[in-house]
Amino acid sequence: MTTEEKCSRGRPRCAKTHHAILQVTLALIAEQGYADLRIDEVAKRAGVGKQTIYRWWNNKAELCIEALLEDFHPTRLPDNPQGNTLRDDLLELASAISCRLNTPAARNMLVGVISASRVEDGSLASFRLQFLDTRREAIREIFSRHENNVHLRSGFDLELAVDLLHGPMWYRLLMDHGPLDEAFVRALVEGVLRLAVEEER
Amino acid sequence: MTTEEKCSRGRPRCAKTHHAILQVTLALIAEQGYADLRIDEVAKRAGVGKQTIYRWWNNKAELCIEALLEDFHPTRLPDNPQGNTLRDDLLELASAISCRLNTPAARNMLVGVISASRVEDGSLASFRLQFLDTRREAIREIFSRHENNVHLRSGFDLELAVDLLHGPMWYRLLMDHGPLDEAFVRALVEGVLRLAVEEER
Amino acid sequence: MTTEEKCSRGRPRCAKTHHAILQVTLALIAEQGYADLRIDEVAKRAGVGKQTIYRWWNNKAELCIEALLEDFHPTRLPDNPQGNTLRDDLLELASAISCRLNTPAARNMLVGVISASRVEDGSLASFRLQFLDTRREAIREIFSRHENNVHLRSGFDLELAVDLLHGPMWYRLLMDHGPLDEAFVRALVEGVLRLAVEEER
Amino acid sequence: MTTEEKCSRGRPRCAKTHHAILQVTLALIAEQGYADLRIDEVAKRAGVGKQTIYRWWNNKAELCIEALLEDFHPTRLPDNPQGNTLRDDLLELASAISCRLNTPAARNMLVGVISASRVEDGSLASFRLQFLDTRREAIREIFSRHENNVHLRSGFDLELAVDLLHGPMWYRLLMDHGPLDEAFVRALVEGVLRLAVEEER
DNA sequence: TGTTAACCGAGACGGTACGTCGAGTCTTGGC
DNA sequence: GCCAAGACTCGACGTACCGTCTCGGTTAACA
Repeated sequence: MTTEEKCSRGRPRCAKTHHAILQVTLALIAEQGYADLRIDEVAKRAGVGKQTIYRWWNNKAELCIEALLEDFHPTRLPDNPQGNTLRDDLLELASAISCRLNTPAARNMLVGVISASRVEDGSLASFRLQFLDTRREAIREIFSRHENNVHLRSGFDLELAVDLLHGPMWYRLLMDHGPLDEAFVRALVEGVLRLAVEEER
Repeated sequence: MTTEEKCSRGRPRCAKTHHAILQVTLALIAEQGYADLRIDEVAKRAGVGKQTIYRWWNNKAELCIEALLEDFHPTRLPDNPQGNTLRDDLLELASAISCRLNTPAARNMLVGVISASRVEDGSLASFRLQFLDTRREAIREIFSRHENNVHLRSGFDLELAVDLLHGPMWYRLLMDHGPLDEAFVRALVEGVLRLAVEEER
Repeated sequence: MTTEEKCSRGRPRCAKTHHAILQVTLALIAEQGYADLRIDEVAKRAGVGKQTIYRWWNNKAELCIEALLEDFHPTRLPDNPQGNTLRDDLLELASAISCRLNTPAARNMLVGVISASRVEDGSLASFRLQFLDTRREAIREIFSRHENNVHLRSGFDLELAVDLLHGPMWYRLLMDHGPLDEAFVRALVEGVLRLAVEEER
Repeated sequence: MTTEEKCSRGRPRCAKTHHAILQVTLALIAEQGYADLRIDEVAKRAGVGKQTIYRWWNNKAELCIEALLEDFHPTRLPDNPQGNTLRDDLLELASAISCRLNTPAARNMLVGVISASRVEDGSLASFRLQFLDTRREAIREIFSRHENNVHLRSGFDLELAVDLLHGPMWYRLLMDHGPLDEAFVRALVEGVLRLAVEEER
C-alpha cells in the first residue's frame, strides 16, 4: 500500500471494498493456508474484480501481509497489562500472544507470508518492522514500569527478551511438535526473568 | 523414497543421477528460495528428464524435503561435543547450529519447506521428526553426560530446552531483525542453563 | 445518435467536443486499425472523459460507424460527374471512389467496422444502407442522365452495376494482391458498360 | 505454423489434437463469429489445454487463418470443370464458389479473419497467397483449356478476371444487400466473358 | 552374443492459476 | 446538468509451471 497522496480527482477509492478484500483474504488463509490461496477466490468472495485487488497490492504476498497486519494490529491486542509484578505482566502478555498464535489460521498465515517473501524483499520488511516494533514496545513498557522494583542484569538487551519470548512460541507453532499451553508459556517467562534480572525476589 | 527391491532385470538406476538431482535442488533453493524453485530448472541443471525426477519423488515438496534432510543429515553435523562442563558443550552445540543456519540458503530452505506443507500433511511430518529428533537427541546426550555434575531443576523437560535453544535462533532467522552472532548464542545458552539447573556452579 | 431536445436545465452539451471525438476516432482507426482502437485512447486524445463518449454512443462499434459515416458522407464525395458520355461519367465516379479507398486508413476503417458487426446486427445495417444508398444513387443518376444516348440491356439491374463496380475494388483492397490503379478502374468501367448496354458505340 | 524441422527427440506432436483444434475453431467461428470466438472455448471443446493451442499458433488470427485454409483447401474444392465451352466452365466454377461462400459461417469466417489482420501482417499474406493462388489457378486452367476456341482480348489479364468474379461475390457477402443466387452468378460470368473475349460466339 | 526390459532425455500434453488488459459503468468534485 | 478523472465489475487474454504421457535411444543383466 502506497501513501495516498493522489489529488482527489476522480472516483475515490471505495473503503468498504478495501476492507472486505482484507477480511476475505484473512478468512481464506485461515481456511486453506497461504499456498492454496487463490486471488480469483478472494475477488469472488469479496464481490470484487480481480483488477481492484491488483490495483492496490502488487502480488499475493503484499496482500496477505497487509491482511495480517490488520489482524495483528496493536489496536486489536490486549491493553498493556497492569499487574503488580514484572512476572505477572510478562505472563499476561505472553499468554495473550500465545492465544493469538495458537490457531491453525494464525499458523497458516504467519508461516505462509514469512516464507513467501525473501529476506531482501521490502514487502516483508514493513511487516517485520510493524509486527516486531509493536511487541518490542509492549515488552519495553512492561520492563520500564517495573524498573524500580527489579534490578536488571547488566548487558541484557530488549531484543533478546523479544526473541526469548516469541522465538520458542513460533518454533512450536511451526514445527508443531509440542503444545503451546499455559505451562509452556510460564516456563518461557521464567526463562526470560532469570536472564533479565539479577535477583528478582 | 522407498527402497524397493525390484527384480533386477533391465538397466539399473543411475545413482549418480539421483544424487545430482538432490544437489541441484539444494543449490536452487539456496539461490532463489523454495517458492521460486522450478522442476524444469532442476531437470535442466541436472541434465536429466523431468520424468526421472518424478519417478522417485511424487512432487516438489517431497523432493525438497529429501534434499533438505540430506543437507542437514546427522552425519554432517559436528560430532557430539566433549567439553568439560555442561555450559561448554551447550555452547559448542548451539554455535554449530547457528553457523549451520546463518546463511540465506538455510533460511530459504527451512522456511520454504515448512510453509509448503500444511500441519496435517504427512510429508512434513517425517522431516520434522527426523530434524527435531536429531537435535533433541544431541541435547539429551549432553545433559546426560553431565548429569552427575549438575542438579537439574525438577519439572524441567528436554523439549522445552530444545525450543529455548532453537526457537530464538529460528525467530531471528525468519524475522531477520537482529544478528545471529556469538553473543546471541551465548545468551541463549545462559538462559537455558538458568532454566534447567538448580545451581550449576 | 438521436437528437433529443432535452429540457435546457444545466450546462448544454459541447458540440465541439462531439466533433473532436469523431475526428480522433477516425485518426486512430486509420493509424492502427479498428481492432486496436482503445476507447481510453480516444478519450485521452480528445481531452475528454470516457463517460462523455458513452453518453452519446452505446459502444465502440456505434462510435466507429458514425465516425466512418461522417468521413464518407455524401457531402464529402465529389459532385456528380457531368461528362458527355456514360463512359466518362462512370470513369470519373469510379476514379473518385478508388482514390477514396486507396489508403491504408480507409482499408482499416471499412474492414474493421464491417467485421465488427454481425450480419444480424442493426448497427451495421444503418451504415450499409447509407453507404450503399449513396453510391447506388450516384450510379443511378449517371445512368438516367444518359438513358437517351445508350440502349440499356434488358434485365440489367442497378444493384448488379454497383456490385460490379465496387466489388472488385473492395476485393483488391481487402486481399491486397494487386494495385488499385487507373488501369484497373478503367477495366472495371469497361466491364460494367459491356454488361449494361446493348451496343454503346 | 512453422515448418516442422525439429529433431525428433521428445514426444511427437499429436496429430489428432491438432486437427480437432482446427475443426472446433471452424465450428465456433461459424456459430458465433470471429469476434466472439474464445480461445478458452476452443480449448475446452477440443478437450485440449490452452497452452497446446498457443504452442502452435501465435494468436487467434493465425489459428483462424489456418482453420480457414484447411476448410477452403484445394482438395476440398470441386474438381476442375470439364464442360464444352468456356462459359459453361466458368459458370460451374463460379457456382461452386458462391455455394461455398453463401453461408453465415463462411461470411463470419472470411470477414473476421481478413479484418483481424493488418495489411502488413504476414499471417494474412499466406492466407491470401494460398487462397488466391488456388482460385487464380483454377481460372487460368479453364481459360487455357479453351484458348483455341475463343479469342482473348488483348491486354486482358487473369488477375482482373479473378477480381471480377470474386469481388462482387465478396461484396454482396460482406454488405449483405442482395442475394448471392444463380442469377447473380450468371451475370458475373457474363461480365467476365464480355471483358475477356473479343467475340466468343 | 543377442534379448529384453527398465532406464533415460526430450518435449508435447491437460490442467490450473497467474497477472494484465480493455469495455463499459459508476461516483466523485468542479464548473 | 455537463464534464474530466479515475475506481469499479466483468471476462478474455496469453504465460507459466505442475505433474503425466509418449517418443526414440541407451544400457546392463539375463539367456
